[in-house]
Amino acid sequence: MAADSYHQTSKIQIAVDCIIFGFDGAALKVLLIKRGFEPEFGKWSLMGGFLMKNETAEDAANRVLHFLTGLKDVYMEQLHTFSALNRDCAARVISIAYFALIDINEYSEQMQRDHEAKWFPIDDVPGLIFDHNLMIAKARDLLRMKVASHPLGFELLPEKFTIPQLRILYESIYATTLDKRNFQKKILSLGILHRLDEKEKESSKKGAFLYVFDHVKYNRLQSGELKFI
Amino acid sequence: MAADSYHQTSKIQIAVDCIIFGFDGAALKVLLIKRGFEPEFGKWSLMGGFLMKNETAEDAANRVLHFLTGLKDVYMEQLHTFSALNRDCAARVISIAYFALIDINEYSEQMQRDHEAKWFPIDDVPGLIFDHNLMIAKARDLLRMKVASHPLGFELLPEKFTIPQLRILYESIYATTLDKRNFQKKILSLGILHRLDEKEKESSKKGAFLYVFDHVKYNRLQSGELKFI
DNA sequence: TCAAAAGTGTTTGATCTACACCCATGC
DNA sequence: GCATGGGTGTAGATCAAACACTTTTGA
Repeated sequence: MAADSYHQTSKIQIAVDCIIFGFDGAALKVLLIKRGFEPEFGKWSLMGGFLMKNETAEDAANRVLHFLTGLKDVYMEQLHTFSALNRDCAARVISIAYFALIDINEYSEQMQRDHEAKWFPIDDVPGLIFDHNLMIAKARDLLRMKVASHPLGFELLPEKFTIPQLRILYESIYATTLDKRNFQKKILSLGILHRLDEKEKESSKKGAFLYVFDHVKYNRLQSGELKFI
Repeated sequence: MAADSYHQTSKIQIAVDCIIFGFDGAALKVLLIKRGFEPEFGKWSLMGGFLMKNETAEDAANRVLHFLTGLKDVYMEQLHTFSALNRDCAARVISIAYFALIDINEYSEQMQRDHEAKWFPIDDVPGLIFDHNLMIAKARDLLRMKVASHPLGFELLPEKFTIPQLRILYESIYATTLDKRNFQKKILSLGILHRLDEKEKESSKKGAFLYVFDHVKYNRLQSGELKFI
């Protein structure tokens, strides 16, 4: 840092934007809102907000996420900081983008109405304001990279889930199909799932066993890196 | 974003910091400077600077890097944005950190003296100002992740390099040892190196063949992801 | 002639892929 | 009793890991 610039005010504003992913059992989705103020009133947008003087960017992202979803303690990770000169047409604003993974079932209809929010399939996102489409593309890439080796997929599912649900989630994230025998074998061989004595019977007559992610076993591994796919 | 805050001035300053990696043939190193102004005068630090109104963060990072090293067109990538409330003891400053890979031979002695800069082995970095040690740790993790599947290692070597040099580089980055037969087999099987009819004879009597990275062949692969290690 | 680093192949075990049938149940 | 999705095993191919000797040449 050059000493002479230390006390200058940058006059550049700082925002955070949240890419919120959810999974409805069939497709990976992102939560978007219809923007309620100028500029770009009425257009679809990511949820965001300005960084306040007394909060970190993580705090701000959590504040925004909580405001939109009512949820706390959500899995969230910094994605990238976007600083193109004209990315926001109204002012010079840089945006620190975060991506979050939530269980779509915990996001209420009420919240959806309150904020004019809507879930869009990741492959069918409309044209968004500013560089928000770019943010989503980047978030999807990072999500793909992370779920291949970290236990994040579970964040998008209910606490109890079935192996077929998990497989369809991975298929949605990677836009591919996976062999169900090989998938089940590999996932179970990681030794981080615990099978319950309950079955989920919504999607089939036979019913599929429910599993929970076993944090204790996962932490014992301490390699941090696994191969989910 | 909340409409009412759109026109407020954040009064938070924005800086960039550069984690500059180099490789001297034996160890992975980072370039640090002795800070020439308050606060924290005389302490070791990463090179940084404030973001100017009319430049992107990438521009600023390149400006800082060019100022310190005289180099342009350097491999550089955004690492993370650090926004802890008291990370800079003098003011509220958030820092967008970048990591850069340079060929250590292109960094002149003269530049080193001009800026009171010094290369430190990655495992022997002194206590730095603010959160700069954290930045370096995070940069090393990202470097490890990236070089496993992307052709970045070459950025740290001269244009012409030998396979043993490349292997020692990977050994330094991962703090491990690699079997030279397996390494050579794997690297050459990627099909992205071109062997020259020259040998490098500094480090052995027999001499080792020089190779260059073949961008054309690499781009033809278009998978983007390889397995270097 | 010897010291120092370069170069090279094979065997073994592990992992990945492809693939098809029976099971349990609600209708 | 039949349609629907759940659950399971094996064989072949590919990939990763371990491992030791010969070559070159400057000193």
